[in-house]
Amino acid sequence: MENREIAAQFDKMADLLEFQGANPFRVRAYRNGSRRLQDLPDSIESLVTQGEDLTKLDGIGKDLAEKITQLVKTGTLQQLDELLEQVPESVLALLRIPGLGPKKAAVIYKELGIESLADLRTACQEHKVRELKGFGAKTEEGILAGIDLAERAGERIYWATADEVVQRLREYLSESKAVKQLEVAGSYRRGRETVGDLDFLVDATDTAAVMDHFGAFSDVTDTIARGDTKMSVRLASGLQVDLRVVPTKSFGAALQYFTGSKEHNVVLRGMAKDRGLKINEWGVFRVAEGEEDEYLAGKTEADVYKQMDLPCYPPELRENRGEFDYKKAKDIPKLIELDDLVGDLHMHTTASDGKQTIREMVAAAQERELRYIAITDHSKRVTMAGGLDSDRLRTQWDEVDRVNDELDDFLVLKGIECDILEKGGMDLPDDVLAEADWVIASVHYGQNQERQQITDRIIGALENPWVSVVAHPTGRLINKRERYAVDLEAVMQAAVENGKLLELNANPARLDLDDVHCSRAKQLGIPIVINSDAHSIGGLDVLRFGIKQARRAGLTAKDVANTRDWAKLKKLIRRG
DNA sequence: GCCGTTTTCGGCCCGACTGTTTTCAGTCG
Repeated sequence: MENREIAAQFDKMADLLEFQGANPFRVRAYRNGSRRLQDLPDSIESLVTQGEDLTKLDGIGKDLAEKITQLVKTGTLQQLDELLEQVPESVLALLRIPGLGPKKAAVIYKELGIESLADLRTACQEHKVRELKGFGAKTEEGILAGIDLAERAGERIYWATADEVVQRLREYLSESKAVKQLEVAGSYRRGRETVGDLDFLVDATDTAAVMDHFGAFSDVTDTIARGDTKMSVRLASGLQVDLRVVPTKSFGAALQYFTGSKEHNVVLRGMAKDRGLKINEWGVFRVAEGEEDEYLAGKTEADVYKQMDLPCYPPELRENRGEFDYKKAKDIPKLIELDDLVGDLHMHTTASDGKQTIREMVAAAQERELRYIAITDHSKRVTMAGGLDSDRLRTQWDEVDRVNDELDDFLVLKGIECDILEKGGMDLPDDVLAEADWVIASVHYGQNQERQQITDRIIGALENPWVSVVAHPTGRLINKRERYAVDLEAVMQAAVENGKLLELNANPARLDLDDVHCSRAKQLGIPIVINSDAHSIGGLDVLRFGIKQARRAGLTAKDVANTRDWAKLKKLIRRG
């Protein structure tokens, strides 16, 4: 059983317990446990099999350890089954309605016997909800409006999509003269692969002017809330955007606070408490009985952390995944930046399903100040994309030779994205692969195979003497397609044993490997290659999304292979 | 449910906003 499957069971436990009005800290313990498992690079199942003591994991105590073991061994969780007898799973859909939390949802379920969004809609239309204690006409209207949102699932959007909105809104807000400082906080700032909503933070004195301006943004369809310091709107796309207005002396504290993550902040504020301090969005304060809190810091984020004798962590690391072990600025790894990349080793041309020629891709890469690229069209198995057979591939490589002859200070590598066949083995013969500079092995077919079968296929590719790297090793498409059932730990071990690399595919829908697994690869010393997988000139611009993910994994330039010149990169790979 | 060189019990981050409340509970981030 995969870590994320066990995590999902814990999340469900948390939802159901919360619905029942259980101790909120007990609920949190399950959520923390879920998160711990999702962030864990090792397979929890193998830890159980090896008889490891799971309670050594932070946030996993005796009880959760037993539940994990039970899930691994039996595939089910007795306590969860019992809870589901008391509360039908379908009511959890009610919790997805904005403004409807566990308490109100429980009342609706108990008093009106409602178990689905459809039931709830009817009840609202019949004005039954407003009759309940603690409810009113406004609440009922809000719920009705929220049902549509809940049915649309409220899916998190790609970071890249959020970034487009951020750029436009940032520019728009900057037009207001009342705005002195402007930042975007939240999961966007931490560079998470998906973003649920946007948190804009403004330093201004004339709050009303900023809020009026914000509300007049052309994409705004609804104002959800507006108070003295906080305003929330919904855009036509359904995306919620929050705006906080704070004074200069609180800007850093608010930025720290709203950047999160929640888990990071819980730890930080716990530390403050131990010191008799309090951290909130207004600053760091000394708390004294019977006296007014004394403001200590808050102008910049660095000031806030300095009060705790901590360095100012890069936002990408603020997930409570070990960043607090870095006590000094010099302890923090120097995270990779876009400028560190000097090559891109995965892209397509008109020879298969790309939109541009080799020369056009070269020109575009040069504009982006890269020093080399690999042309890696599909192999013949990918018929729909016009994949190349041996003859066409060799013809393309002749073309690459001619292009290279025309170039100074730029190198085009002879590459191929060669399919790993369903039955195992590579789509092109070894003698052809041996002639390539760079061979990507990829799974495109048979993605639904059983764990053992697909794992064996990928390991087989890593054992091929001419393969350089495995691309998008899990095959997931964020919000669209689950990853293969592949045993990634086994794949990584095979990469180590065979001296191969793994890809971090920078396409915003892929970002594959993800941050947790990139971090694991780093632990194992497997160099990561950040590639665009571009199918057009514009496709080269996705590299920055890969960089975000790499930073979240704590990768430095050294951990990423294509920060090196080709001559040095080549030495990282065992071929032949 | 987790955690602990002050604790094995009693804590567990903190504040804004809304609606239905006459003083606060629920929700959200």
